[in-house]
Amino acid sequence: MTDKSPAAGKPIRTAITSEDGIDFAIIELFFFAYRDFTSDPDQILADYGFGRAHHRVLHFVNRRPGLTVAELLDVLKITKQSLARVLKQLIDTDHVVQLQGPRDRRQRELYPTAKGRALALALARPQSRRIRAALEDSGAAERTLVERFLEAMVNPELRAQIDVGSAKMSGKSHGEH
Amino acid sequence: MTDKSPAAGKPIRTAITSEDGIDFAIIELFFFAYRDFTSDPDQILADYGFGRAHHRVLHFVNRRPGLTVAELLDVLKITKQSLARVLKQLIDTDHVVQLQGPRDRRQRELYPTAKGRALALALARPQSRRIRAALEDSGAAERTLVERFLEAMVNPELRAQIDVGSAKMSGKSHGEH
DNA sequence: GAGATTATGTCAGTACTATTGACGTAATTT
DNA sequence: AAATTACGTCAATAGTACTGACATAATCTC
Repeated sequence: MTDKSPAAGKPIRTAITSEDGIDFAIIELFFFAYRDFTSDPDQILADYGFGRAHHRVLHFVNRRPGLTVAELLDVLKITKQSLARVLKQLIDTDHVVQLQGPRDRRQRELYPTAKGRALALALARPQSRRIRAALEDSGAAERTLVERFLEAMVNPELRAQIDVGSAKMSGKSHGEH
Repeated sequence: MTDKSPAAGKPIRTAITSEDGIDFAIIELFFFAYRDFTSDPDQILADYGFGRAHHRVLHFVNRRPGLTVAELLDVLKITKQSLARVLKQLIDTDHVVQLQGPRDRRQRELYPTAKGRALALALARPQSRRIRAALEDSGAAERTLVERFLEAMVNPELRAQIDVGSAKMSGKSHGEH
């Protein structure tokens, strides 16, 4: 078991380096940072029997109250079937409510309840604390730089989803009624 | 179905804001950035019938040739059982080989083969390209700042895992220490 | 050398998140 | 009337993860 199989390749004993122009340092840091970034809310979610999927839904329903199921699918980049169970659980536990769309009654607009808003905040709190701590070491200018870097990491054609920056989710309000 | 259940809470129609001191902007950017960051290699992995777990194993075996199974488990923060299938597949497909540990013959040192090295590079290439593009917009100083920010996002007690790699990595990035 | 510990491997069962495909219903559009 | 859209649901499957239990071989300890 330990030894190589008949036609196995020879072991390479030297570590991969940046020689090929690959930025392994940041690739790896990104992995570690995200791993720990998500571990905070994971702890809380476990108490509710929820997972990361619930968190994402809850987050966006709070960020964009009134978004439709289709819009949510588009933001999360998952399928309807994947969303179904998660959304149903959030509705059953009274974290999210559905309202019939005003102009198109086929649509279901999703809104957080007070309970859902509170949970979203509780989940975001440790993440925000971690971010603040990470930014604190450096100057205030870094905040803007980090924001810009992260935004530049997103596929250009998908940046529209991020109404970010102003923290005012104005772009999505369905005009006047 | 559309209407609220008997005792359902009222919908909150206002978007959650940073009023509570929560940094939703970066929280959300981090989610989007990581989603797209991992989507590049996912495409390639699909051709091999591999998933993200294979990528992570392959990455660290290439970064730290000769690490043991236990060390790998510690870095990935997963269980032995989760690693088993993934590692076996990588060995069966001749991307990774195991060698008996020289000082402790119970240990299995993991090394990439030429094939495994090539795949690791192929997977890292689009990610590195994305990072370079994201950094290019700004000054050269940003690279260090982004590195520092991401490192600060990692749990302090786990930062030792990173330094191993980045020490070998950077020709000049960690000037001050 | 006997016994405990360690490193690894494996089996069984389960959970969560995700997928594709198919079908149904109600509402809107053409 | 027919097609399309928005949503819901069912069935089947996959990938990744978990806990717990058990086996084996090697090393360490007494």
